[in-house]
Amino acid sequence: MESRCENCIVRQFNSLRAMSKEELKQVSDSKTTRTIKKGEPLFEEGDKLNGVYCVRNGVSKLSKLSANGKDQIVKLASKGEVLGQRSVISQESANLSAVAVNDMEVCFIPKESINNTLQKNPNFTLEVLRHMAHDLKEADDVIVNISQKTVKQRMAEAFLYLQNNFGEDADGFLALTLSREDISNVVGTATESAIRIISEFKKKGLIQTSGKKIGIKDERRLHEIVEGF
Amino acid sequence: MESRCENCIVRQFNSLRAMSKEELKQVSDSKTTRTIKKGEPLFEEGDKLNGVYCVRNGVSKLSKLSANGKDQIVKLASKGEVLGQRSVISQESANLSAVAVNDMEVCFIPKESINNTLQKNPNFTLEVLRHMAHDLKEADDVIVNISQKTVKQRMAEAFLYLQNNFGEDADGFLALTLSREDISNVVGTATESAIRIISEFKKKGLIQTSGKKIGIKDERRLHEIVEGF
DNA sequence: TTCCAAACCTGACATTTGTCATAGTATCCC
DNA sequence: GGGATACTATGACAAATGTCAGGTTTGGAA
Repeated sequence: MESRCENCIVRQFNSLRAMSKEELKQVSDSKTTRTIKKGEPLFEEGDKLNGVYCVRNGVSKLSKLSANGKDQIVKLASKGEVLGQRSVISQESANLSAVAVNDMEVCFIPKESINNTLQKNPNFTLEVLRHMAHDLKEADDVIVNISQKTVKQRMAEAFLYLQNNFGEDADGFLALTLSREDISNVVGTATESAIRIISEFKKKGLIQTSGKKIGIKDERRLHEIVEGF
Repeated sequence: MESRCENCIVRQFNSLRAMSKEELKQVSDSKTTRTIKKGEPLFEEGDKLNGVYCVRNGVSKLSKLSANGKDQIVKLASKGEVLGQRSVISQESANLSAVAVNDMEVCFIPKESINNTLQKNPNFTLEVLRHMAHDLKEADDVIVNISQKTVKQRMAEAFLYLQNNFGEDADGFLALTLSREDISNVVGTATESAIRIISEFKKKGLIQTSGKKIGIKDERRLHEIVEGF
């Protein structure tokens, strides 16, 4: 696979596209590529990050451990997304853990390259700002959903979200397969509750399952459930 | 009150402090000052914003209406905070409504001044970025709290938050008085539940009330409740 | 002041959700 | 292939929370 940032298609999706040729060259020279196995962490809550991670392949869950020992997944990040930006910008230790949901390939970019460009290239900074503004909006939406919708509504929403953002495989199953526990951590509920609702949706013909895999059968009725019918 | 941004103390708290003298002069020349009465909106969800609002006095609640007709308050903004930034930056209509919790005095700054500076002054952009990174972290924390803590824990946390961020008056009551409904909308619960928990906390000697006003009597035990004891 | 609307409060009850216990099932490693 | 281990599933129950239905108090306008 191409290993120069200048030619990396992934870059099209993130703020790196606002970098100048020279800046990109510098990033490319200082970056390192890593593979992360399913279940392994990119970084953990509290870690000091010395750079950011640009996702080339695979999916990472960004989660935070709560006092009662349960993880809450705040975001699922895939190809093109840059992780750790927030911590590097505010010069704080990581607020979230990033764990690979499946095998990943990522590029590590040292923070110096980022900080340097942030101070010199307003277009880049603005681009990062736009991304962060988008993340913030999404986070606000999650807050409203999680506090105002029932678990059933949020489960339906989660399936539609996975369909929209990660697509389906040839057999009509969601391309991103999460464990029941991960699903419950996205939705913010007990694993047993998540499983029960999966069973219910299946019984009602809204979804199908095959092992861990889940397929959407009746998109319209799932939408109706989200809206509260 | 001083009406030139250059001399406005409020500016110390927000990203405007990274503006150059000339930029600040331009902002000051184009800004307008408005007073907003308690209960009136600064802007509403879906509005196109032609600029941002810099809070000089008073407090605004940023909230979003959910399908079931209840508001979720996502943030309380007071002196020095800039509202509407996110929408102006992403050039989208407002994602949240901003309503005055008490009488407010705000400065409206046209988006042209902001956008102009964003493109020319990397320090300013970086400063805005830092603020947004902070907001994003807070939002992530809210997500975790709201989904992993009980209503009782979140109520206790809300009181401590109000104490920390808005202080107390001479008689030891929280300086920011919210209606029971607003409290329930911050916490994300039914108004009746909020009221019930207020009664309970009062009975247990954790807080005191006088009309709408709430005073913290036993900070330590409130902290313990937040932690789950 | 007096009245009215809005805000506050409480009880009874239904519903939702979490917890615990237990059993079935897949998966991984040797 | 077999056993250990983790994941999935389901029932029974308890706890938390929301809803509805009424009261009481408060604050502001006439």
